[in-house]
Formats: sequence, C-alpha cells, structure tokens
Amino acid sequence: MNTPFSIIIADDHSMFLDGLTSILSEEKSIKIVLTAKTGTQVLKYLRINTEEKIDLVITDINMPEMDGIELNTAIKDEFPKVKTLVVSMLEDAKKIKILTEANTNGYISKNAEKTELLKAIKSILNGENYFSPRIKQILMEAMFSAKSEPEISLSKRETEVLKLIAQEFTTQEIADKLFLSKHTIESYRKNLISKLGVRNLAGLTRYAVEKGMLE
Amino acid sequence: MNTPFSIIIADDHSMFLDGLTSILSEEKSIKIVLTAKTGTQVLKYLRINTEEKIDLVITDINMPEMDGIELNTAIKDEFPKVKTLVVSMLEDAKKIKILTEANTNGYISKNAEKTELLKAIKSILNGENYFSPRIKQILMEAMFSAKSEPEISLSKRETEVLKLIAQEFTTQEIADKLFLSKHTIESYRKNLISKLGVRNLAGLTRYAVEKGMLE
DNA sequence: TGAATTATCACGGTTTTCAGTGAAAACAAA
DNA sequence: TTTGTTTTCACTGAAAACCGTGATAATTCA
Repeated sequence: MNTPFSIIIADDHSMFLDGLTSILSEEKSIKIVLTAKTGTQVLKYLRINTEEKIDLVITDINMPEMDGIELNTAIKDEFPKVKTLVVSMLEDAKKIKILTEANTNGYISKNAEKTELLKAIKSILNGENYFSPRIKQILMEAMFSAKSEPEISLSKRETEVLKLIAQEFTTQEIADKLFLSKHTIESYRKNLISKLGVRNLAGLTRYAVEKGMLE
Repeated sequence: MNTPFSIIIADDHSMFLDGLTSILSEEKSIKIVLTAKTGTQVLKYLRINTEEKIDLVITDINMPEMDGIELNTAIKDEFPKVKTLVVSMLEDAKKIKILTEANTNGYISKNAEKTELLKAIKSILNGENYFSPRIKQILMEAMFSAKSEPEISLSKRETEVLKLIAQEFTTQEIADKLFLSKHTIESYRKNLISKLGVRNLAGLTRYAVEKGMLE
C-alpha cells in the first residue's frame, strides 16, 4: 500500500480541531502530523521539519497571531509544494477572492458535509483544486457586484477628519485639534459628503462606523 | 454494564456536528440518538419520541430557524428532565446570562479542549451543572459592569425618529414623513441627545448603528 | 518633469442643528 | 384617581452645518 498523505490542521477552536482530527483519523490514507491553533505554529513546524514531506495544510481563516490568509500566502511563498485547503465559517467574497489569488487549492465552508470535506481533500491530493459550488457562486456574484462599488479611497487626512467627525467633534474642535483652519475642516467635510455620496453628518458617521474606522 | 446515556447534538455547521459525533462515538457510555442542524428538528424529535429517555441535548447558540437559546427554554419548559449543554463560539455575557437564567446545565466554549468537553458532559449526566472557569469569569464581570450601564430605554416614537435621523433625513423631512410638526421632531432630537448622552447627530447615528437599529 | 492628487485656506449666504424653556393632551399604570 | 410616561407642539437666539465657488502650495507618481 502507498504511504499515507501527511496533513496539518490549523484552527483556533480546539473542539473543531479535535472533531476534524477524529473524522480524518478514520481515513487510512491520511496521517495527521500536526494540529495547531495558530498559523505561526504551522509555519514553524514547516520550517523546522524541512525534510518531511507535508502534502496538505487544512486551515481556518480566523485565527490569532497569524490568520489563515497570511498563513496561506506564507506557505505558497516558502513551500509551494504544500497544498492548502481553507475551511471557514465565513463566506466573505473578498477574503475568498484574496485566497484564490494566493493560489489556495480549495475552499469549503464549515457548513459542508463530511462527504464534501473528504471529496475536497481527495481532489486536492490528486492535484486538482476544489471550491464548493456555493463558494464558486459567491465568487461569481462578487465579480459582478464589484463593479458597482467603485472603491472609494480616502486620503490619510480625510480619514483622520472623518473619524473625528464621527466622534462628535465639531468643525472648530477638529480644526483646533489638528492645528488647521476651520475652513479647511469644512472643505474636508464637504468633500467627504460628496465623495461618499451621503447627505450630512449622519451619513458620514454611518459610513465611518460601518467601515469600522472607529475604536 | 449500565445502559448508555442518550444524547442529541444540534449545530448548523455539519462539519462541527460530524466532528463532535466522531469524538463522542469513541465514548462507550454515550449513545448519540440524533444530530440536528436546527432547534426545531430537536424539538420535533423530543415531541414525537416521548417514550424515549433523552439524557442530554448539546447545542450551539447560532442556528437558523430556532437558535440555541430558544431551544433551551423550550426544552426546559416541555421536557424538564432533559439536560442541556451549550457549546458556543461566542462568549457573549448577555446570552450566557439569559441561558443560566433559563436553567441551562452547562456552557462551554468551542475553544474548550476535548477533555473539558467530556468533563462537562460527565458532570451534567451526574446531575451537576458545568460552566467553564472562563464563562464564570465573564458572567461575574457582566454582573459588575451591568450596573454601570443604566439601560437606556427608548419609546416607539423615539426609536422611529432616531432611525430616520441616522438615515440622513432632516428634521423637516422626518416631520413630513410622520405627519408631525417640525418642532416635534426637534424635541425628539433634543431628548434623544440628552437621553443618550451624546453631543450631536453624529453621536445619535453612531448609537443607532452600533445598536443595530438599521439595516 | 509634468500631471494628478492631496492639503491647505477663504467668504458669503442659507439651512439645520442645538440649547433653553415651556406646556398640553393622551395614555398607561399603580 | 393620581402619578408618570409618552406624544405632541411652540418660540428664540446662537452655533454649527451645508452650499457654491473659488484659490494656492505641497506631494506623489507616472
């Protein structure tokens, strides 16, 4: 019989880690060589055990220290032969896009059935990529809707002023805080309003909060 | 040997469900009689199989149709003999508090180790409740910090006006929309500002967004 | 180096918000 | 039935925001 495939699993939720390990240990063609809770642990292992052939790294996206996206790019950069499969809770189009651009070999949701998980793993180990139909669909939708959002980019100053506005400071206060003229801040407010397509302070504030620009 | 304990597991992420099943099927004292993806499935099963003795329901909080909190209260209401263990991703003090008040028998995080999971299950099956140290700590902190938040309650109209303000409507527009005088809306705005302890529209908007009053 | 973007400032006029103060009617709860 | 809350409306003066329409210097980047 062939030697089993060597797999690393990374997820910060130990229960999920244990569960996945338990599921995969039933598969005789798979050998789990490491389970890790952070991306850094995985990278460290790969760097130390360079002589060991690792076939696949299964990773979550949300992890402390080094998340799945960073881990993925690092692996593809340093160990291009190692395949990666992302198993994530979220179905965030942007993150999926970044991951595909970083040459992830597969992406499935934690909603996926066990059979789909095994299918994905086998496909990848066979040299094919695997993205579940749902993920493909989300990617497609993102492609189309992306064009409708022309990506508003704000300069440093604009961002700074916007934050202060959303924090309830008045024009005069912001001017004092930044050692600028009150007129300057007024210009910024005006620009921000037209740039972001909103009508007033409320709109600016909502934009700032929803984009997570505060705290 | 004793008859094994009958357990139901509910979680909308099938991978987690499979993982947990896989872990627990190693335990001989445990028999998994049902795995479900929604709370309603669990309730339906309990209602049909009334003669069957179910010892424990392990459930996530976030689930479609009927979440873990509703499921828990329903179980405690209809089937008080059935124990419940909540296994959740989130460590939200409020939800934990609601669950303890609804007589949940245990609460552990998905961060918990396998050993802790088994410990929790065994404790509960032995008639004790189990809350992990971390959860206890969060609960304690919530108790103390709760007093610092004096629970601001807004009336229907106040909420309505606040929403419209946060949606960038001017006083006049809101007045027209609600068939009220402009002065009335001004009063509401003023009251809201002092009630919520903010300074201006930005503060009101932030409050509305952060409380999830919009969508 | 030249073009584009960013950062800065200015002014007059209009609208809106903010702060203070007050009050009447409707309604629910105790 | 009294008390409290909610909903409704009104006026004033000051402050701030909003609108239009500029301009100049600094920086960045192609």
